[in-house]
Amino acid sequence: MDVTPIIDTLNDAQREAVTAPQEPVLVIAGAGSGKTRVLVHRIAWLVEVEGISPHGIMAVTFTNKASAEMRGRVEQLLDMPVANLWVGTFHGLAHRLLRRHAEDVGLPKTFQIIDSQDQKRLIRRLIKDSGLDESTWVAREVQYFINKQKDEGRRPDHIDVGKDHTRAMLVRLYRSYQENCDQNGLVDFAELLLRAHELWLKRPEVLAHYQRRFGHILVDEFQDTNSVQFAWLRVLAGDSGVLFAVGDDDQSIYRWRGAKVENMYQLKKDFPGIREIKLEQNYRSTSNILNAANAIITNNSERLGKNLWTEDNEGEPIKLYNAYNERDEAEFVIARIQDWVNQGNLRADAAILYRSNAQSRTFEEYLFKKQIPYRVYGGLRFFERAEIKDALAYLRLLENRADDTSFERVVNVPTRGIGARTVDEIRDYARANALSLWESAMSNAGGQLNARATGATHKFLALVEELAQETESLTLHEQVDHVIERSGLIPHFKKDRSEQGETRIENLEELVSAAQTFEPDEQDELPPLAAFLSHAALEAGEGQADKWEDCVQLMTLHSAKGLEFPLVFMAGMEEGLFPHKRSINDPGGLEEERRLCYVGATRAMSQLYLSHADQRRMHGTDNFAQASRFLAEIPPKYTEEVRPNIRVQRPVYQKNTTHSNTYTVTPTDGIQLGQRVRHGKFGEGTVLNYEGSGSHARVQVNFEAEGTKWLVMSYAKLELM
DNA sequence: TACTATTTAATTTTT
DNA sequence: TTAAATAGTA
Repeated sequence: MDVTPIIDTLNDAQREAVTAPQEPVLVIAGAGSGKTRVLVHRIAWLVEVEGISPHGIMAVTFTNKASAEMRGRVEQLLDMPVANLWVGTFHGLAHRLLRRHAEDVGLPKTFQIIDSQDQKRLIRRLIKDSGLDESTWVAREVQYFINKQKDEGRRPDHIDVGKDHTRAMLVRLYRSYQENCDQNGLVDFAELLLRAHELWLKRPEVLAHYQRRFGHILVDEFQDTNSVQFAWLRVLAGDSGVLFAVGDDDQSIYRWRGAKVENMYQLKKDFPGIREIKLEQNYRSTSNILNAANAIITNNSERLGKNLWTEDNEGEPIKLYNAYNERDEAEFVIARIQDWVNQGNLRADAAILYRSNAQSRTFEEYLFKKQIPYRVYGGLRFFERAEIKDALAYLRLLENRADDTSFERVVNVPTRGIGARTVDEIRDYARANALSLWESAMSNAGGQLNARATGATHKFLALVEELAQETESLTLHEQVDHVIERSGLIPHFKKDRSEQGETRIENLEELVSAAQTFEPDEQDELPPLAAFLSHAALEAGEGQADKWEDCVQLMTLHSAKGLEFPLVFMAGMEEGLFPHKRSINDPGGLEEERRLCYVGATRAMSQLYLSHADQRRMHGTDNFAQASRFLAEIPPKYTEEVRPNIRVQRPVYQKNTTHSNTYTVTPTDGIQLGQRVRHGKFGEGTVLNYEGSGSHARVQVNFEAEGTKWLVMSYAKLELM
């Protein structure tokens, strides 16, 4: 047998991991060290050399994209399709298990998945129904609480609230939320994992079956696993399963979503003999970039410890740009991209990364102005759009009349005279008699509805029943097509002649073609419509379709994880924004921000730009900020200040050693950007900018009464306030 | 009941 | 600035 293609292209550490004996392995894989490659080649090695059937291998990832890529690359390397290999996301695999064993964990066969939007709506409903004050009990926060409990594997009964009344109420809400979901046959994302774990605990024979089957379990991005995911893997692996975990503790950026880096340490405790392999050679970035990233991450205390190195040359220094405001920053970045493109490079090779989505707007504005095609990742995704969710809600009602969430969503969409009053009546009656909204509506809320409401409600009920009959023998895409037309959604949006209305129609039509091209996973063994609905919930799709065009890439630092670009801009490197103000006071949160910075920097292959603005417009008002502390953590030998419009000779970022937590950009005269000052003639104002130092320094001040003026320090006699 | 005006609050978001 | 949720009006 020729194993050359499997191991020939690997370095020593990679080869050690790929060819390791069939025992637990933990691969600590730095950024750009070829971790996906190792996973793919490991699978190929197991199949080709060790003679393991793909049937006995499970590979788990976090994103649909990652699992699609893994399957594709394995099949390419093995040069054959491997349909019986289980590759998927945690949620996808849990879903498959639950479909097969629904009754074992007390779920109806027809259970449906709700996304976090639906979850929030449901929780808001419950808060209202409990008569609680919605400003004290914020749906988003209650949702966060519930998911956190679920991520930790806790049911309401497991939570000890002691004398904490707030907590007791949260648990009560959790309980009623769960009862509601159970009654409606709804499963949220966290619930998928929790039930899959309970399946192992409740059904030893089922567990034994899968333990026998999966002798090898490979896990990608292990640092991002949460408690339930870890427990689920741990139980499945048991004593006989061989776990092959790949992760990087320095790239753990989802702690706030329940991810536990500690799982990497725990793994070493649970499998004392585990083989630990570090991949430390980076194949992506120049040494300047890599050294800078290493220097940043060294400031974190909680690390497994590794040091990435590269054979690549120094490359260009990292460019630092101190912008005046966010518009200046955008202008600068876009000018650099124009240079890049003029040099014959691809736009798609340039990425603008930022901490929060709101930052994309300014960049979009300038890109649009310069007619440069761009693509923003994130934001609303296809299956999350309102009109799509409306259509899906109708389809879900066809599957399950007891789906209250869907019922509420479309009962009056398009408007058909069923107002808030009527829905309230239906809901109250349903709650009092433990009925679904559908059943309650059937009985006219126990006869409490007036004639007009009864008529309107029955029209709706009849409509859904008719849709069910009419679509019974149709193919999936015909069903979808029929439902969006006959439900009144299409006519409803056709009335809206605006651009938005047109997009909505287009999206609904796109839904039909999505149904047409949808290929159900045979292993899921579901009827087409149910499979399509699950697919829609588990894989929300992309935000924008035009992938093929050569576009500048805009995305948050979080969504850049796992990607690489020759040219990278990290914008908004400012205290309060990055690190974000909500993380700054929590040491754990700050370290996570730093890891995020590390992730961002290591996306860059040949050129990295870091920019920050003195002044930034946020939520409609101007704010001043200092340069991010992360900039000061990069040794100056790797960086270079850029000033295309030479204004000032300004000091480079310095770490203030006397007060270890203070970082300054302005050493002169006690003048800080944003400083309030008083002038004899002009009155009070704020310092916007300055140049030079000492008595020659000039400052720009925005006076309340007189507007902005440039003043020479030694003449102006400014009084600090 | 349906539409419009006002108020409120705003990290990150693999599934 | 902006989106979304609520309050107010036809």
